Amino acid sequence: MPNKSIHTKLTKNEEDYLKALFHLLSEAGDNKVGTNQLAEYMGISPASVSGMLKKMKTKDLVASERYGKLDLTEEGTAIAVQLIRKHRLWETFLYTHMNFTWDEVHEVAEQLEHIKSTKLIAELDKFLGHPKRDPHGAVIPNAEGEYQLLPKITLAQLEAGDRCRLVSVKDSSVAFLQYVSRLGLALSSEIQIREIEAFDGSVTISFDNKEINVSKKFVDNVFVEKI
Amino acid sequence: MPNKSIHTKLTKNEEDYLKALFHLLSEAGDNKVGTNQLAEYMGISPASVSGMLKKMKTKDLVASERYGKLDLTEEGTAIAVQLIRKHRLWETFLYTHMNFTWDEVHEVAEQLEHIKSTKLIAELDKFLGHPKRDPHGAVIPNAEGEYQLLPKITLAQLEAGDRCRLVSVKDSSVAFLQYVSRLGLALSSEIQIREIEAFDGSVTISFDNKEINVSKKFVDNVFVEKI
DNA sequence: TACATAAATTAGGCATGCCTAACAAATCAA
DNA sequence: TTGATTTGTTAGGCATGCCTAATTTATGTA
Repeated sequence: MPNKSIHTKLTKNEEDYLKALFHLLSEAGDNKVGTNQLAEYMGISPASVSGMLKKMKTKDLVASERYGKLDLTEEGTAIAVQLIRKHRLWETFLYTHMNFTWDEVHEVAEQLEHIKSTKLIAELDKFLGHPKRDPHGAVIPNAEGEYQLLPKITLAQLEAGDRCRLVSVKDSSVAFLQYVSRLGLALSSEIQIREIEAFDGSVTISFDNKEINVSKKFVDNVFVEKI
Repeated sequence: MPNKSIHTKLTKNEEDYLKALFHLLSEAGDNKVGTNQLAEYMGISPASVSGMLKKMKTKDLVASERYGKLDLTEEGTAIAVQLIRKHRLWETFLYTHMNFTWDEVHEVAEQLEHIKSTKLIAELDKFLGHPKRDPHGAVIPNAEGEYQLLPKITLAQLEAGDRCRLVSVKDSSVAFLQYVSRLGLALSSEIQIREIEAFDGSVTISFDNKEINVSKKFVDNVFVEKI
């Protein structure tokens, strides 16, 4: 008999570690993800991370050798993906049925994702019509943990004259999301690149008959698909 | 300026104490509610309760003198009522939109009630159409913490020949709720008292053209209104 | 190669909230 | 009124998960 899933036995904190580590690993590619990095991302001290990871290794959620690069086990990855599924389904619910705005959903979804009920998530998914994307455009993994990787093209990678559609954002901080909203941009917005400033990488874009200039940092954080 | 609400600063455990104490105080009337009783109800040791209550007294949530009867402060009561509101709104949501059954809602609502978001509760309430009763027939307090006390008449207080409607249940344990469902009873079921057995207090009731005999313990746990 | 720096771990503490065991206060009954 | 029983509190421990400080290992550079 295969291992009975231990999904329901994890603490909120253990779940947060899995999510954080999964996120860093996704972004890092083949680069090393280390204790300090994880600590910084979670806003806690490296020593705390060391201690917690030690415990999680004995639970077979995290894999790494002493002083080596961090990694998730298959089990750890699977749980992390389910947490992301839950998070994004809740975000969708808050956005589509609870009148939450783009930038409000994250904080509450962060709490809701820790609710333990397989049935609830299955029903929520059904209720929402099995959505494929959350309000930020991020792909929602299915119940089996399968999900499609987005081609990661940012606004920064386009050239003057290119046209594209906004599909998601890299940074989900409230400050960034509110800025995006204030500009008048939303998911599926059609954008055209007008001009790229060689000096500082800032870009002039146009959409909805407006034309504005945005920073290098901004265009690095917006994922698009060319049209 | 009145005290800024500390609702959002409480831990899950503190909230559970408030709920438990509120529940016992409601049932006790003027009788003393003590440490042992609270401990038993929460399934923990009296010593743990002593320790926790000590802390909660300093936070002005609980009032009582050393070795005296327990009570909630106004603040503590207000928070407890809001927790009950949240619990019952979530139960309603699970029942009406997530296909949960009568006996499944409690456990998950127990988790959901600890989610911190004033906006979410306001929106949920609106989404559900400002329901007055939860799936067990219990009254849902409004956002101001006001709620109507049910006249507490149980099946046991009726006499042979009386007719009534089921409005709620006292005990929300899964075992009891499943038993009620299995009998074919639900909220608003019309029941007539056929016969009361003097020997053991068991009662023969009829509803939906069925006639069954139920125990004293059963009729003590079912709230009804006469019709 | 050897030292300086950066990264990771261990050691020792603290807060929360649980436990058992020991003790103190209150209550009931003879 | 005093002794026995019940109820409540304190004392001392444990697990979780955080912290800072000290130490160990790894790495990069002269």
